[in-house]
Amino acid sequence: MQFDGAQNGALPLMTRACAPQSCDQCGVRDRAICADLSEPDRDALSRIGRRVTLHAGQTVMWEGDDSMVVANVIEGTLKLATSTGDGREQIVGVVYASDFIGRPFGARTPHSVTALTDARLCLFPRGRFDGFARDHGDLQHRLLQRTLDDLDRTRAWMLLLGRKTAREKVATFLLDMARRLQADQAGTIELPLSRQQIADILGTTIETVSRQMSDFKRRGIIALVGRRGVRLNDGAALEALAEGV
Amino acid sequence: MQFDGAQNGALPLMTRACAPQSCDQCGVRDRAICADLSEPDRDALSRIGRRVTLHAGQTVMWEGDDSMVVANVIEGTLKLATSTGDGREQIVGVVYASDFIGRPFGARTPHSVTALTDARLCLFPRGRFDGFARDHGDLQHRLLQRTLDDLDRTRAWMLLLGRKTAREKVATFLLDMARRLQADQAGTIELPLSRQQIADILGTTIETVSRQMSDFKRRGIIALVGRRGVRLNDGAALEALAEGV
DNA sequence: CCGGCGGTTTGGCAGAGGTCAATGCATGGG
DNA sequence: CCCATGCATTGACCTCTGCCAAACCGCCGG
Repeated sequence: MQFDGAQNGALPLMTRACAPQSCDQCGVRDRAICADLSEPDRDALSRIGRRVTLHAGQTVMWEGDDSMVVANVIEGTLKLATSTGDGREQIVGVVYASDFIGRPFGARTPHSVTALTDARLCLFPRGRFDGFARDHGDLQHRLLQRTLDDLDRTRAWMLLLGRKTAREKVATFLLDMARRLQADQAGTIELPLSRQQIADILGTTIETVSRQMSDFKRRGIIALVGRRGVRLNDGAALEALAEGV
Repeated sequence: MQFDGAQNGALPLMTRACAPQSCDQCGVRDRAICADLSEPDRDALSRIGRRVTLHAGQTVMWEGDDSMVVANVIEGTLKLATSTGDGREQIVGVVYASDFIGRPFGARTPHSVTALTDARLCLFPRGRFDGFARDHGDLQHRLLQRTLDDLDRTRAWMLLLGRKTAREKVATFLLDMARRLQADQAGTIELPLSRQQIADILGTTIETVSRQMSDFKRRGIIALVGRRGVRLNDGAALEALAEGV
């Protein structure tokens, strides 16, 4: 229901395929995997891909689908998720601007990819991207680096899912978001996730997330502003809670 | 305590550095990442590394250590694990013959690596391995493939950790092991893991694992033979339980 | 062959957290 | 500007599973 946009999710590929823009004014050109390609190589890669805009809630790829496309995230936040047969969902990753999404060199997309905010992608047909990557060792190296980092992060998250208490989970989550997101002048961060999605990341329920946050608020460790705003008043206390006091 | 061997674990590098053997009789030569190197390239890589034997319980790398070595697993089974500050452990991966371990292209080892059975490794100093990999696109490609597969598997496991019940976890685990391990003529598999380690994989406790297995046994779905043997009598029933009935 | 050790199983119990349900309250559309 | 919708919060309850403790029993060494 919060993913109504997914109804017509098959369409994002056509949503808005802009005329191939040059990479010159691309906001992630020096952080994405294409960052250290030579000028002509980057142009070549650019011609393979196209820019696409997504609205919050739209799904770009579904779990188990043939892997048809891969992409760089130019702007926005997206979630990677898998589900059990009976609909329980686990978010297995959250990606931000300059991250890479999709499954290169493989037949199947192992998880769905859904926009949490409006987003812009630089989308490549997988086959052509694979071919390009094979011919460009530096691109492949960059991709390897990124995949190794993802794997490290994912494994660290397994410790949270398997061994941490609800309190530790929520505290860890808040610290993680604070690290990634830029706080405004009042020190408030705007979570790109609903309570349900936070629960889906932490392997718990919406009520438990809410209760823990209310508890932190009661203790003065955080302040909740509006539905998605959070201000961390006492980072050290949160760190302590994240480690199990 | 089950990892007594880890006490002198700093030594495995010296444990038994055999004279550089040729790769000719290597049992994993056509499955490891070096599989599709040319003859001279493989020889060159071989000269960088050395064969090392490990005893069950010995730890090769510790979480947070400088990443000094990487290795191919020639024989045996090892676990990758992380822990919280207060000692709760989560196993984040189990590796088998032909798998690759260690953290190339990165300064820190993100998790410990410990032998579950006696094992043999083909060990490389990380710096020299990194250099070699950079110069050999096919090796790097193979490593990328493997890392992408690992990431897919790891993310699938997150669903288990975050969203599955104890029953589903144990059933899933047994099916997973049955898929990987070769059953003997009686249809029995020998788990390379203690109950504690199984619990550390599933994010639960030894008692819960034991109770679930006893329950499966009572229902005739599996048979327990000795301490680590399991025979799957009714795979379909297990599949059903793994999916939440 | 026997005894002891260490892993495993089983039991009892308590509590963290899931489930169901009702209320509260941002937020956006009219 | 105000109301309606849907997310978030809070409460009550109950169950799953963690924790503590005791009994059990493979397996190895003597």
